Amino acid sequence: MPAPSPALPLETPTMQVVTWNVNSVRARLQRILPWLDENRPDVVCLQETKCVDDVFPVEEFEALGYECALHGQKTYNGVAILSRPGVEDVVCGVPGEGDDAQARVIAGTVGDLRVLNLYVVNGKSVGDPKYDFKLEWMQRVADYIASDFPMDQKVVVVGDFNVTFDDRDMLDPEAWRDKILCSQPERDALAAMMKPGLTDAFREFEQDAGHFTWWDFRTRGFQRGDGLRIDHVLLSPPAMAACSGVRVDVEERAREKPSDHAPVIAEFT
DNA sequence: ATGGTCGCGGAGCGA
Repeated sequence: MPAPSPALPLETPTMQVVTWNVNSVRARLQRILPWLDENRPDVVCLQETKCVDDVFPVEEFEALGYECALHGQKTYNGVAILSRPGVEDVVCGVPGEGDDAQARVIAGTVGDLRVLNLYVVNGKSVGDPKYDFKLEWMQRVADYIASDFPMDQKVVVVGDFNVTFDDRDMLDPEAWRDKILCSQPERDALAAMMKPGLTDAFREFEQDAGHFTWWDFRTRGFQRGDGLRIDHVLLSPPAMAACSGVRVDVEERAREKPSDHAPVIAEFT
């Protein structure tokens, strides 16, 4: 009897979860579709889709095998979860908020992952009324996470948090000291969201400074290597245990007509 | 302290 051919290493089934602030899903469609075709992630959390659900390009994503859970809004905001094979138990917004609330939150279950996709308020500048709204908004989401996302399950909270963790998340810490996206109250609000037991997954794998997810168009930040790490993957203990890596696709940000944010990819075993 | 560039929508706002 011939020797059996050497066994190929068993492909460990993996699952990729992406968070990407696309800065208009319709303006970015010819960037997003090829990227999905190439990277084939299982779950894609989009922020700043900037359109109502009726005009979201659902057919284009379905053609790639994705099911779309949408929470859109005209002109500003808008979030979505694209998933293969599908997403269940979708919850739009923060339960209890008014119908006039900005569309910044959507949750859904894919496989054994409970996913919460956030587009956190920007806040404009420290002391601006929008800044106070940002801190209040983050506290409401912190309460939502504490009450509705059991940390003994695989909870994945992703999105554009519009908050850095520390000096490593920027090129020039002194330029950003106590500024918007970097102030201590914002970081305290981020910590409050994580308090039930979420971990900044990126930092479990990479401790060095200089890894960014957003670069300002206005100052041509990308060309100068000047960005911030404000898009995050926050994981409960069981999700963290299953996570094998987190990376930022900086190459996508370097292409033609990019979003100002790069996709962040988390891989799970 | 301000501006710079995008996207939306068709002027100025938000980021």
